[in-house]
Amino acid sequence: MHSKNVYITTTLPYVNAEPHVGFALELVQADMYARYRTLQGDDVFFNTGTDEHGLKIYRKALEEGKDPQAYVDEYAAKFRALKDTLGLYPGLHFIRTTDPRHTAAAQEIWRRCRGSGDIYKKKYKGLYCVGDEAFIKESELVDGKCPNHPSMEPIEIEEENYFFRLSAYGDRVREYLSRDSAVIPEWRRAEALAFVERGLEDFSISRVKEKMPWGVPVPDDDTQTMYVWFDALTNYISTLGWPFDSAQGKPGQNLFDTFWVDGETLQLAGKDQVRFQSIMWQAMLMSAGLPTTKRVVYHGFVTSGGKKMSKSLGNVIDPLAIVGAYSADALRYFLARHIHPFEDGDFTMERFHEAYTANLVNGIGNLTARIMALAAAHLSEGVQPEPADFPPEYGAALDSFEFNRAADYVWGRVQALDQKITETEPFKLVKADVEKGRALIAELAVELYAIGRMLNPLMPGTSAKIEEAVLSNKKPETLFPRKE
RNA sequence: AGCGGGGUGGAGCAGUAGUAGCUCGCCAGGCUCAUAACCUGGAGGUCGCGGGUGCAAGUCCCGCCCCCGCAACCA
Repeated sequence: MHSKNVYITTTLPYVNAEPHVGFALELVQADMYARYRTLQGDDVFFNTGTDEHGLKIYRKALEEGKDPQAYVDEYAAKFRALKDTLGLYPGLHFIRTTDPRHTAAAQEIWRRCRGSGDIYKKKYKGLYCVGDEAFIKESELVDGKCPNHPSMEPIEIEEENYFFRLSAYGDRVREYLSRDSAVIPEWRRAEALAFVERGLEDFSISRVKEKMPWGVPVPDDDTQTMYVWFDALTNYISTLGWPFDSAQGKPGQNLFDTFWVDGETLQLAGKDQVRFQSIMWQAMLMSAGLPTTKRVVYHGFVTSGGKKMSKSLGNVIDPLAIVGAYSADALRYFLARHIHPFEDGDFTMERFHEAYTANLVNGIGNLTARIMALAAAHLSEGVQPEPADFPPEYGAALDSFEFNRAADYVWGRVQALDQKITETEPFKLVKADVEKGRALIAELAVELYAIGRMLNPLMPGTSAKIEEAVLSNKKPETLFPRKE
């Protein structure tokens, strides 16, 4: 097996709210895949970070009487903490859109798009709501007023902004979207193509600095700030040190060439991101003369009680609270197996608790305890399992991002092993015939080890505990304590 | 209106055309190594409704019914 370079990134969450379980899903999916590829011997660059510019953040910071930079620093720290909270890949890279190397990269991609003739200045006339300090579309009006500020009269305003010539990229984007695996799952490809067929319109990529100072300055025009989308999308390559030679890579290694140009590139995003990730960002890359993303995987949304989570409904699931009350691996398990990888999935505490008890406490937790109790009592030393490849069925599920199927496979093995213990009765055999009993128990330990290894991408903490228990021949602390 | 998703045993879900499966609950039995756990068997389904294509349809095609999301916080 020859190793490949694999680039994986999530989208960057906008830092105007606490970490959301939906983002936890995206991070965990990306992390499982990153760990899987690492185990396969591939070289993985795994990126996430925070999107920190824009009017919403600027206004919110001012409302709270904070300096915008201090405000985003606070949030960035919270999101960075997810690395430990969720048990993420140790080599995870974290980019902030306020990092100097990022803002420099955003300016450079701007220059390149401009060099290709795809950026131009245009007067934009529209209805503007002073309350929101934003343009509103005709279709958004309620009784001719802004839905957020019904007491204010929208005013017609003219503003000059820069635009990106997306309209010139229809054919090339269509060709891109037709490539194998450009959009995963397959059925979202049609959705992306439908956007293109409807006709791509140029989009505004800057704001007047006076009104929106919290952003990346537009090169060679100090009256304008980049619109947050244009800036944020660049993070996927600024994190690699583009366009500068990487200071963070191995000596002599250019991370951008290694992972973006020569690597397998993979982005994860929510289902509402198709236009941004598979169309706008790809067109920006084309304009800048850079390779497009090989695959973009879109997950569904996490609902709660069948409804979209909202503070007013009070059905918001806080990933930090779950991890605190249960564990990171318990959350990862639920997200992997009980939330569909591509479609909307429902997350309620009842479902979560049920799955925790049935499959973690009574399942893998109990299985580990029963085998390791036997092993510790009857074997003189830990077994040393031969390294083995993942079963094809398991690998195939992960290759296609079907984490639920991968987990189903592992739990099928858990059940089969419980069954085997009942049928072969090692606890009796070891009394009747010590040698045969020991051989059987060793066999069970080897199988437990194989399960532990398969859990590595999904539940790294649990995986390590099981492997350690088998190798050292010790019954571990209770893996999943019973709750309630 | 339009767009997207969904309707599978009591509940929640998976299902990539070829004997309808998983978790929970229920009933009966087994085991005692293990976290009052584990194993076996059983009851319980006209896979929303009606057509169509196929040797074969939960799965593909057409029509219809019902539910959810598409203002904001929010992925």
